[in-house]
Amino acid sequence: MGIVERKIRQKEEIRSSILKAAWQLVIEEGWQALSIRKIAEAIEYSVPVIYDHFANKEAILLELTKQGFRILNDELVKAKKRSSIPEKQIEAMAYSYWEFAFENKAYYQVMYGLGMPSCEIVNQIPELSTFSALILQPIKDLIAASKNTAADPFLKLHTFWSMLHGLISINMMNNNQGKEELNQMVIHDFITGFISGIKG
Amino acid sequence: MGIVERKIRQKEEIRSSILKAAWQLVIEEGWQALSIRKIAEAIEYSVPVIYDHFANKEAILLELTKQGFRILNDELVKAKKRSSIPEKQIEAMAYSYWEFAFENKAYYQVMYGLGMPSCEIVNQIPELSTFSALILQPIKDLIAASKNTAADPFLKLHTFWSMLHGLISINMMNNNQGKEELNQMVIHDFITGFISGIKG
DNA sequence: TACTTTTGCTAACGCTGTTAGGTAATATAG
DNA sequence: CTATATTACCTAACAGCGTTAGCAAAAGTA
Repeated sequence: MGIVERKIRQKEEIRSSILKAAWQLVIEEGWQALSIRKIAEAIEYSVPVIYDHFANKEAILLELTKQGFRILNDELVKAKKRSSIPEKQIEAMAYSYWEFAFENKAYYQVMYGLGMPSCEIVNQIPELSTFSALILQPIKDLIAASKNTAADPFLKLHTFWSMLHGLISINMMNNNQGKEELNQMVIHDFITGFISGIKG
Repeated sequence: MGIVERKIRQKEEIRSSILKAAWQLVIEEGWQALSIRKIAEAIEYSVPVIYDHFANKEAILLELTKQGFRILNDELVKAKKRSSIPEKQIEAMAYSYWEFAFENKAYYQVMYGLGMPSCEIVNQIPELSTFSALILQPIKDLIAASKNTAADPFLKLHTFWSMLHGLISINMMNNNQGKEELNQMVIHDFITGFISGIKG
């Protein structure tokens, strides 16, 4: 009697249709706009059915996040295979990671919870340019005194700020508890690397 | 007749009390839990009053974001003043930025929209450790072949991932349009810096 | 055929951002 | 000092959200 098998199969089908619909909505309107009711309408079931398959909305997002990491992982594996030289592998994986992020923006944003109130909020903050200038000057000075005086200070500023932000946000995600000495090393590693990168 | 002045002053007072209450709530419960109704209750006014001072909820968050950047800016200015040597300035500002982020977590999270569904979501993703191992191996290889064989591969992995994430998220925030060549330079800059940082 | 389990629904609870419309207090003009 | 205009403020609602209780119908089992 394949009845239970069929039932399991049907349940599985609903589950995957929920994920599919959710993903469609995320792509179309961003994960901010994702709602249980919209998913229910898309799969042509009533709302409570969704709760037979997922504990809550977060569980759905979590599943999409996992999907994203699996895809990313596959990409990285592919990239790594292209060479057996460690530095080439690292390089290829970095590019691959980068490409994944921009070719699968929706995934990356779900994975890291990016894109809050509105991403363009940044452009409404004049204070931002103020402190850009603040960091820009010493970078220019450093470039002027370096071996490569043709280096682009704006690029360096952008890199500086971005990397620092990355270090902080990953640390905040992991809710770093009692890892003070690790943090000290991380940021020290970053600063010395950045400065020596300019000096050439 | 200082009547209009008094009225302006009173309006200003309500406005700042809104921001104050909002900030209090953000600190206590995180910006996810911030709601117009809670603010209204806190300032002991009805809900629509808030809309006399701010166009919408986002405008309130934006104001808090601006506050955050102003405070951060002041910190950076202070840090910069401690030296006149460019690299010392950059170093001091990096540390200052880092400290600001962790001493003012709430601000930093509002500023960059951090902390989505739940920050601990990351710990529920086994896929994460899979691809950690993926990147870890070539890093270990590279360290083994470098001048500093005592370097911590986990630290390097952490740094690698964090920086890359920072570059990507800042780029996504700025909604990078037609800046392909800039992106190419940014990531190239990062990779070469990272690898040469390990090689020593 | 009678009973049990599964399946799916309606309707509600308590939130959310936002706004329409009305009332009461205040300020201005005659 | 009264009448008018303005401002300040509130109640109540709309439309949406995540989540769940409780019930009806269908499907499977005996």
